[in-house]
Amino acid sequence: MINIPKGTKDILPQESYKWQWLEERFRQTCERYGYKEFRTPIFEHTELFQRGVGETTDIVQKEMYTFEIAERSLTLKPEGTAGVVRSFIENKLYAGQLPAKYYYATPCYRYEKMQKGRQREFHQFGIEVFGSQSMLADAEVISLANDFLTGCGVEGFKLHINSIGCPKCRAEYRKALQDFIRPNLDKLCETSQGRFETNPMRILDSKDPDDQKYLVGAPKITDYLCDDCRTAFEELQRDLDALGIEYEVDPGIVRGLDYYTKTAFEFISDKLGAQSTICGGGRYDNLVEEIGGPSTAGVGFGMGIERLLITLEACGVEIPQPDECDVFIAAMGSAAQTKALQLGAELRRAGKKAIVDVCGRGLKAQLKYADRLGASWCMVLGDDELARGVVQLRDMKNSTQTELPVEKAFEEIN
RNA sequence: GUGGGUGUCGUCAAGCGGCCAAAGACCCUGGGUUGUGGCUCCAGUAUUCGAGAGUUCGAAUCUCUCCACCCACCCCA
Repeated sequence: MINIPKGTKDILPQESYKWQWLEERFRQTCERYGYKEFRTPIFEHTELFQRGVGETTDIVQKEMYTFEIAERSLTLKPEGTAGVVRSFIENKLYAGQLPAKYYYATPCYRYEKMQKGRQREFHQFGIEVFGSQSMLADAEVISLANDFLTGCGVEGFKLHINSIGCPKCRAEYRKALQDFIRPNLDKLCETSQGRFETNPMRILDSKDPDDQKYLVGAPKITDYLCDDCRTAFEELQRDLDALGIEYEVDPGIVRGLDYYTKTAFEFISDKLGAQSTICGGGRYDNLVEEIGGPSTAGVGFGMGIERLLITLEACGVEIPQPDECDVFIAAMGSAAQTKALQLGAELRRAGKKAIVDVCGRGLKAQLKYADRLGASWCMVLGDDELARGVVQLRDMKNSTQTELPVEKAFEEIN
């Protein structure tokens, strides 16, 4: 027996309707905001992620699905933004009308240890806005995520926002933070020590309780923002207030991806266990340039579809299951079976979901099957009906049955 | 990479050294008038208890090893 690879999940037919429902809602929400769908390959040159996501990140250092083929190193996308940015540059979309607004749904791959809400292959909805430096864009991106989550029926989620500054103020903050930590550096856990030089801000969200003791009173990024970044952050908060979106300023949000600047935000759900982030995003004003395009501002988010599904379930949201069958055609005898095939095709041409027995089972079994399918009507025909050009039309809800000529039966069903 | 938990039919689950060629429920399949569902009745469906080794007269039940899955750390969606 060959099993599914660890960290992946089949989306079975009995649950795929939930995915379709979410995808449809997400598409609708995005299109109402004027966003267009972007589709990029599932793999890219490894270098794109090294540059885009950042060499110091865990993702690049140990989680990528990288493979060599024809002497090129390729990597399955670990997140959605880099590919869109690459294509945006490659197709010179920056030369078109700005801001450019895109959305996507994509699988992502990260070699991680499995956990609730964490898989090696997972799926993200995401959006990106290119070409706006204004916080209005950030507010819109957050608002879109908020609308979508609320519209799906998600409850009890929280929005955390932070500003991690631009390279200018971040450098200053970084220095202040290192100065603060340095006296106790040897007391911190190994990973935190390792991050001291590469990414000291990540030390702040260390889960090690001992570490946290030494981090009390650590300088906050928000106190080190330059004028530009500070007013921007205030502006964002005003916009969110105006939109009636509740949020909490959380200086702890750092984001694991290197490319973020200024705004960083997370939508947190308390229903997910340890993996509480359902949606994470922010601004990345230097990413496009970093990857080789003209300096272009960007904001966006990524949202975990599996996590969203878990949350929805926990919120008791019932995703409507589409009807499987309008009419079931039960037939006995080979002549009637052939006729059933024809009737089925005709009904489908008229837009009905018509299902015909394809097992040649007994009548009882066919009706049982029809019942399970939730058919509202059942057409029964055997040699007798065939000879007379009629059909037994059974109303499955009321258990009533009448004999009608075929055309009359069709009218009745409509 | 590091902890903790679990592993009996398709699913949920009883059993915790002999009466277990493994209860029960659900699902599934077939049947109860040669042609009628949802209710009901009957029948069928694990030579086997994640795998292997050991202890024992005797193991699903005890021991060991391995494997798989889950949860948590880490990280993130």
